[in-house]
Parts: sequence; C-alpha cells; structure tokens
Amino acid sequence: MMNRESIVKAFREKGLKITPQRIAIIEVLMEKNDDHPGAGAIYREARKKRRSVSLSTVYATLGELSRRGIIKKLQFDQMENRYEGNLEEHVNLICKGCGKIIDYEAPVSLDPAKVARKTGFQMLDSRLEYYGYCRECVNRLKGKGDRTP
Amino acid sequence: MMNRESIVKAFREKGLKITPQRIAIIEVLMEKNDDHPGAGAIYREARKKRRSVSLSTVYATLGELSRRGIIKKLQFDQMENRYEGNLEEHVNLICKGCGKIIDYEAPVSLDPAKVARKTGFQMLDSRLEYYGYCRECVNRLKGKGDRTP
DNA sequence: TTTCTTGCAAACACTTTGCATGCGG
DNA sequence: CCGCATGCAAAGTGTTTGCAAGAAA
Repeated sequence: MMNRESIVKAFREKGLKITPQRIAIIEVLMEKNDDHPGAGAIYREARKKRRSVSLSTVYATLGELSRRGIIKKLQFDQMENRYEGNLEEHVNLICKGCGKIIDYEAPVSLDPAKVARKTGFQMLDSRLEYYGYCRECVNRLKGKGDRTP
Repeated sequence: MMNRESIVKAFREKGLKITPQRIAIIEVLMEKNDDHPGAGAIYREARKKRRSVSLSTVYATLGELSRRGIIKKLQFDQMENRYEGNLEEHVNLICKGCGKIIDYEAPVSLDPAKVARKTGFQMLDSRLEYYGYCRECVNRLKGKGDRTP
C-alpha cells in the first residue's frame, strides 16, 4: 500500500480532486489494510472521521483507486467485496468461519512466458485463494464438539 | 466431472429424487464442462432438452451438486457465477475479453501442513485464478491498434 | 468559473426464498 | 401416499447509475 502522500500526488497528477471524503477513505484503507475491509466497513470507519461521507462516494473512490491500480478489489459473490493494498503476488487465506483474510507470501507462481507458450493466454493479474478455517475458528469449533461445518 | 450414472447413484443414496429436470441439467453440465457455464447458460441449454425447467430449479440443482462436492461453484461479482466439474487443483485462466475460462494444470500448490504450522490456518479448498487475455482476444485487440484495454 | 465530486434515490443483475402444486419412489 | 422437487413471483443484497447541488482548483 502506498502512503497517503503518494496517493494524493497520484490523484493530483491525474486531475482528480482531493476532497475531505477521499482523505478519510484513504486513511481508513491505510489503517485497516490488514483487515481487508469491505465497502460497508470502510464506509462506517470513514464516517467516524468525517460525517459527510456517503456510501456512493465510498464506492466511487474505491473504484477510482482500484482502476488506477493503487488498491486491489477482491470480488466475491456470497460476501461483500474486499479491498487490499498489498499488490505483491500472494495467497489470501480466507476463513469460512469469520471472514478474516490472511496474506500468505506465496513461494508459488506460474511462469507467464510458459503459460503464454502453452495456451496463448496473456496473464495480467492473479487471484490466489485458499478457503478454510483460521486458528481461532478451528479452536472455537473444536471446543463445541468437533463438528466441522 | 463424474459421469451421469455416478451422479444419479449419489443422488439416490442421499434420498434425493431423480427428475427429468435434474437429468437435463446434469447432461448440460457434462456436455458443456469445458465451457464453465453460468446458471443462465445452463438454464437455456437445459431448456432445449426439456422445456419444463425453471431457473429456480437450475439454481436449486446446482446448489445441491456443489454442496455435495460434485461440482465446484466459481463465484464472481461482476460476472455471473460459473460451475465446473474439474475438481482437481488447477489454475483457471480467465479472459477479461470474452469471459472464457481455461483450465491450466498447476504444478504449484501450497503445502497445507506448512501453512498450518506457520499460520494455524486449515486449508480446505482453493481458488487459483489468473486474469488476462486469451489467444483469440489478444489477436483481436492487436488488429485494432494495439490498445490493451 | 469550470470541472470534478458528492449524495440521494432509483435501477440493476443475479440469486435466494416462500409457498402452493406436482411428481418420484 | 408421503416427502422432496418444481416453478412462479416476490424479496434480497451489494453495487452501480442518473442527476441536481456543491465544492476543489
């Protein structure tokens, strides 16, 4: 995740305006980066900093940021989309119990050249995820009779 | 993807009924397995085989199948969810141009034991995707002035 | 001043649900 | 005949869009 100054700079360079709402949203993203927050959570947090932040502004700003490659949008169907600032290729470990997302440095990665040679496919971005249960949820469920939901 | 007989058998064993609608849906899944069809496409195809198939039955049946681990549901936000019968761990190459999904055998995979040791996370299922452009879309776009959208 | 941004509400697309009817076993 | 399955329509959800009013530059 870039720091606040470089994001502001990137915005100005593109002719985008720096508004208090955007500042609040960017601050939330930086503070909660490890949480991989969703739009709703970002909205609620940003609202604490500045009451005049609307949900559509949050969506607009997140769209702007991910369109410019400053953050990454993790799209889901069953749960709301999440946003992360870690742009390095890595694996996301996603807990089915509590929704927590853990970044895991991936020693694995496909060789784009080889993939292109074999399939003609030009790789751009990745989405590497494993679903399961985090330590806390494993313990919580173990206590309650070992049923694995 | 299992064959039709084993799916029917699996259904019977669970006390689930074999209806003409379900037969039609399962047949579509097997014929179009390489296409990774969405619920809408499955609905339209199944309807060709048997007019009395409704969209809710398609959703119900797909839900049943994926809940039992017979097929895998690939969840998206921007595009409709897709379903696949290939349950081996593999990478999906997803074309941003036409939505095509190519199965790519992944020589790489995380060691669940190592992940558990390091993070406490219990891995269950994976979702390994790369986004980019397929051969056809690369060519199509190249012809039109090299702009990479 | 000019253009981009905001915020409300309405639209959206896909999926799920409630419930009466229907059919498989 | 019993119970799950079907199909319609309606609800639901997170996200996007249209547009007038407002604020950055």
